[in-house]
Amino acid sequence: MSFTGKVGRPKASSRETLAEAACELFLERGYDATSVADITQRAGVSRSSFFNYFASKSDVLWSGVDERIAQAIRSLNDLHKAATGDAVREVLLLIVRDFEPDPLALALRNAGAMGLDDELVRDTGLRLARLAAAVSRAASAAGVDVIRADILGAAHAAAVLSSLRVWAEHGAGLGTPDAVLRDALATIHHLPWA
Amino acid sequence: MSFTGKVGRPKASSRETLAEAACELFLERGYDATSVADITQRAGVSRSSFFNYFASKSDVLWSGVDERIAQAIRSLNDLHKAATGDAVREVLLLIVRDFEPDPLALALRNAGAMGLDDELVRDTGLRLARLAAAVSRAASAAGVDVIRADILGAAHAAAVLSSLRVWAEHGAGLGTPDAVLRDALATIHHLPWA
DNA sequence: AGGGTAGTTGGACTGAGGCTAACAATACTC
DNA sequence: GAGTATTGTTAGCCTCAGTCCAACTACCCT
Repeated sequence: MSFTGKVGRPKASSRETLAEAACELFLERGYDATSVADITQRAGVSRSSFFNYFASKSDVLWSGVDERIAQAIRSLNDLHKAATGDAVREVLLLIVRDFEPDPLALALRNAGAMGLDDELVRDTGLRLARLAAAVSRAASAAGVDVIRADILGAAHAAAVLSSLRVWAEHGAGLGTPDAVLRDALATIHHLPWA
Repeated sequence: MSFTGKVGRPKASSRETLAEAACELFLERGYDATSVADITQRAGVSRSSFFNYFASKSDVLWSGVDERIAQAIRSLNDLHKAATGDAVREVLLLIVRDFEPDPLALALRNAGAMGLDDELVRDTGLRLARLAAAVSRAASAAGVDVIRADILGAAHAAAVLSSLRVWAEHGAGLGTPDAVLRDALATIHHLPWA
């Protein structure tokens, strides 16, 4: 029987080591000019190992946010019919709570230096679409017409992503990200939903 | 002096030939299982030629829509300050006018058979983000607060993309795409903008 | 006939990402 | 202490998208 709970070879290098190496290089040379091989070389691991930790190169920047979004989507799917707009908004607020030291924040702040502008539009779009689809499903389940549900979904998703971006760009001068988001959601509070 | 207006070697293969070959293969084997080499082989051209006609593999599906979106973004950027929501909505309506026989419509209708679901979320997200950014800029220029402008942008962009999707899925049973979009835009007509 | 122009092509190259079989480091069992 | 199960690491292979370029070819014009 096992008692320690730990079996097998221990990890030799952490996700964080790789993420740090990656962020350094992105800042030094830019995102495109940095290959996965470069990252693993600086981190002192083999290229193969990179994909044990991250699903893709861009995952270095987005994995934190993606986890939160995935959790939110699960919560949204579990929402019962007749879910209110408020219930949805509560779920969304959890995405940005305690966001602080995330690689994505760094990327959003230094998008120019990293040569990330195009990349960020692309990647933000993907998350926007995912989140929008989930909110839209919730709205549909609550009886909202399909297209209206899509619009509702996009508006809510945009509030989330936009809050993160604006907050990251302005440093902590705006307060916490969830305060920013709360403010943003107030704008669409009166949309036909509910 | 030239009189015919045509100089140099004439095109041997049309964009359409390639697009048709691509769509056939996407339907037969799925999008991922179809390589660019497969497409050019069926079309009877070299692989190099593909990239003379399309910027990327997914461009086969999206180039039509992308042109319309690019035009719309140009129009939005040219909008004077104090642009009204109505002016923006007029520009957006042009994106979907006379949409009819587009490879994207085929893709949206047969997303399942093409194994495109993930791909489409990703690609739709990109267009959503692009269009949203442009609308958001217009709103910002008109004095709307940044985050609200983002939400406004996303809502309008979602209306466009969603209309296309819903229209493509339902065949012509819904009328023209711009009728669908007009209806969708009515939902957000009263958003704070304007 | 010869030259300018534009379309076509093969081929070499990079970089992401997938896959796998060998190998290494630990904890557990006897 | 020797063996074993488990998990982490790695080299090495592959495919495919996308870029680049130098040769080549078909056409029009003078």
